[in-house]
Amino acid sequence: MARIREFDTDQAVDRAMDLFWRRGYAETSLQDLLKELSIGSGSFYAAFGSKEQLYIRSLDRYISLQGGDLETTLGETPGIRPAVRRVLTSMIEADLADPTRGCLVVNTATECGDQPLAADRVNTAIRQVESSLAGALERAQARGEISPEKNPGELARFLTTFIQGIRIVGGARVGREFIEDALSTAMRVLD
Amino acid sequence: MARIREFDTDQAVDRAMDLFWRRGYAETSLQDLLKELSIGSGSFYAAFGSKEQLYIRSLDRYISLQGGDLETTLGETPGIRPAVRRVLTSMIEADLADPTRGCLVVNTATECGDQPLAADRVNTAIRQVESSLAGALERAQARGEISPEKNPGELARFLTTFIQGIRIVGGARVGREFIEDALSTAMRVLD
DNA sequence: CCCTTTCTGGATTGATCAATACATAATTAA
DNA sequence: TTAATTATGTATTGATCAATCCAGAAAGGG
Repeated sequence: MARIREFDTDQAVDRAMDLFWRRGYAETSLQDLLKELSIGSGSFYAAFGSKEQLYIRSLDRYISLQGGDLETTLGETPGIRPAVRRVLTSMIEADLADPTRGCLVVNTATECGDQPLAADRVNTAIRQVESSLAGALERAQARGEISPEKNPGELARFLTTFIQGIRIVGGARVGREFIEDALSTAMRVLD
Repeated sequence: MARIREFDTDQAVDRAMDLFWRRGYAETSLQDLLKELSIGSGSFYAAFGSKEQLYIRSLDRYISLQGGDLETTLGETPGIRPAVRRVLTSMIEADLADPTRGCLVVNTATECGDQPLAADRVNTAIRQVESSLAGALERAQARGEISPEKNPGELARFLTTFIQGIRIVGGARVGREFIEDALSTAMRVLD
C-alpha cells in the first residue's frame, strides 16, 4: 500500500531518551536528534510530531524503565533493608559514574517545571516511586521486619524525597563519603 | 571624566537573579533580561560581559543570600530541632507558594551541570549548607541537645541531601501532606 | 568653551533554532 | 504496469538567538 518506515520507532525513542537525558531538553537541538537517530527532518516530524512530543515520549519510556527496575529490585532482594539500600546505592553509583546525567525525571522537574505535560509526568513518576516503596514496606511490616508502630506510607514518602536529594547531590561532585554518610543516616529511619 | 552609569549594577544583578530563578538559564533570553533591567544591549555587555557571566554573578548572589538566611535561622532559633524544622518548613512553604521557582542552586545543578563555572558554584553552595548545619549540630551537641553518640557531620550531610530532595518534591505538586510526612520522618534522625 | 572618556540604545550581524515544503523513492493493491 | 500512498532527505522558511557596531549623549578636566 505504501512505503515502509526504514527505522525502528521504539529504538529511536530509546536513543532520543538517552540524548535528552545527557544534555537536557533545551540543549538538545533538532540537528543533534537527527544525527543521533540517523534520519531526516521529514521522517522525524512524520514519526514524532515535534521535538516536544518526542521528549514526552522519551520521558514516558524512562519512567517505565525506571519503575520496572525499582519494582524488580524491591521484589527480588530478600529483606527490606538490603532492598532499600540496594535501590539507593545503585542510584549513587550511577550518579558517581556519570555526574552529568542524573535522573531524567529530576532534570525535567527543574528544566520543564512549567510545561503541563512534563509536570504531569514528573508527578506521576514520583507517586510511582512512593507507591512501590510503600508496597514493599507494607509487605516487610507484615513479615515483621519493620516495627508495627511505623507508618509505611510515611516512610515511603520520606525515602522518595530523600532519593530526589541523592540525585542532586550525587551529581554535585561532593565525594562518595558525603553521600554514603547521608545514606547510612537515612537508613536509620527504618529502625 | 566620563559619563556615569545610569542604573544600579547590584540592583540589576538582583533583578536578573530573580528572572533566572523563575525561568532558568536557557529559557531566559537576552531580550527578556534587557526588558527586565530596562537597559540596552550596549550597556548590558559593558556592565556584565555576557549572559553567562551575569548568570554566574546572579548565582553567587543567590548563594550568598541563602547562606546568610540559613546562618541567621540556625543562629537565632533556640533549640536545634525547632531550628532545623524552621529551615526545612521555610523551604517547603516557598516551594508550595511558587512551585515554578524551586532553588536556583538545584536548578543550576540539573540545567548547567556540565558548565565548570556553574558546577563549582553548586558544589560550593552544597558544602556551605553542610558546613552551616554541621556547626549548628555541633553546638547543639555541646549543649546536650543531641546524643553524644551522634556524628554531627553525618547528620549534616544527611540533612543537606534531604533538603535537595525537598526542593524537587516541593515543586512536583504532590501535596503538602506528602512533604510534611517526609519532613517529620526526617526529623527523627536527630533523636 | 573643547577634549577625552564612558555610557546608551537602536541597528545589525551571522548563527542557529524548530518546523515546513517539496521532489523523489519505495511499497502494495488493483 | 499503473495508481495510490507513505517515507525520505534536502532545501528553505521565518523567527529568534547572543553578541557586536556605532553614532550620539552625558559627564568632568582643562
